[in-house]
Amino acid sequence: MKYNLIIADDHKMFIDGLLSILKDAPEFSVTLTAKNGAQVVKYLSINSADDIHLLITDLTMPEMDGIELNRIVKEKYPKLKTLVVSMHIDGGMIDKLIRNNVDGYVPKNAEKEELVSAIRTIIKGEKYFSKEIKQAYTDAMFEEKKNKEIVLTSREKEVLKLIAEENTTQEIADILFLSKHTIESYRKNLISKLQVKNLAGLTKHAIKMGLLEN
Amino acid sequence: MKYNLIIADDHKMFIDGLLSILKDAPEFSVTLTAKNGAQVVKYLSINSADDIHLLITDLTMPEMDGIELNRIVKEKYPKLKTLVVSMHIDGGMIDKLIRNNVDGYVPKNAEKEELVSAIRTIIKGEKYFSKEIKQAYTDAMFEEKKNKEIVLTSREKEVLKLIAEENTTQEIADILFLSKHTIESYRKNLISKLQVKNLAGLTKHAIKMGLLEN
DNA sequence: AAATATATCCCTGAAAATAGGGATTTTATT
DNA sequence: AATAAAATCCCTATTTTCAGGGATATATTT
Repeated sequence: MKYNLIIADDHKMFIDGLLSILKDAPEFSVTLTAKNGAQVVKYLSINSADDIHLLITDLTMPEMDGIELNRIVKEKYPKLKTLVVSMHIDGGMIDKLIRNNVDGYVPKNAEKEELVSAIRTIIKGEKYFSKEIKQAYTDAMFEEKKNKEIVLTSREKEVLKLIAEENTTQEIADILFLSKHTIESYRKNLISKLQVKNLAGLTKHAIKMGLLEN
Repeated sequence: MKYNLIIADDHKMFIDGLLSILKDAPEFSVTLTAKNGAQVVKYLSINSADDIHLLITDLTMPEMDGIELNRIVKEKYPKLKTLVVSMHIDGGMIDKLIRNNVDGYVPKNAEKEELVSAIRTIIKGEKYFSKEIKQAYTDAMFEEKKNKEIVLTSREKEVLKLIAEENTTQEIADILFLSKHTIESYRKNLISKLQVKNLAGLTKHAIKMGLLEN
């Protein structure tokens, strides 16, 4: 019995590496290598997804990243197993992946034996998460409880963005056609919600939340 | 004639990939694989560097990164060739590497043929830079001219860091045992040097310059 | 229907930041 | 020794931010 794999990673060299690692495990055959999620989705929409046993994907890719790819794949083809292999270990991302029913997650600095073992485990129908991943996940969950959950409304985010873009309260009021008192209130709320002391803290949060272009 | 290589990369899987790519090129033999620059430096200090023909290194590694590794290696063993293989293409980094006489730079998403060809070229004594790298480098040089060269003194950086850490002028004065007028002057100078409008702009620069922990 | 969240607006007073002028002393650099 | 750069300090006036109190209307959720 041969198992068919798809590999998605924008780093050719990594794919090459993976291919040669898999050469030593003859029960696996790589059906497709793709450099972003979109290519995989396209392939699966044309060909039969039932023939594929496992999708191995990176997280950071252009066009469509691993989070999105996993979400789409698991929605359209729930039986297809997915394994994330990434160098970025981020609790929040792990959480998103798990919510979307990912089957495994191995960091790129894992030994090749671990990778092959992860693939076998997942194809058997079990989940596989490296201990670094488990650690990062529980750490992140702890952090989250500690930081409660700071959720900003879309209006708040809009104002925060403009604040971080060096506009004064009056300027923001003019941009959004609101009273400057309103912006003052937002400012105040943001400072207390985000638990910062001043504009510098707000700016840092805006960056961390990816509100700014640059 | 066998050529001896050292590979430094903190991602095991990448090293594995590289090793299998190099299996097809029998004139190369990998003497050492290391997961950070410090291990390479240690090896070279104990063993004869003359036996090694090329060091292939990643840029982002714990303990000692590729920039620093290249600098040290080129200083101590000028004859030893160095090739950077990284997924981050950053004009500033390329500049630093070139200033320290790096012999080549190939992005991780290059084809394996290009990598092997780069290695051969460098061992012959020539330099090899991928076209993406050349592009990024010239782009960065253009940017630099456009952005003049904003150089901050160490004191300015120190103050900027404290500003971005949400301290008020008076608080910074107390921390550094300076008059608040002094800090006011620094603030003013920083705003004009960095061409920003307020604290938000200063904070963003502090982050971009890597002045903050977080 | 009631409770909660969101978005909007208002006021005061104090603290801090910004813009505009300066100046002096110490430390490199030529 | 002269010049330049860096680090320090001072002053005034204006603008902006921050902290502290509010209020009201409209959605949304329970």
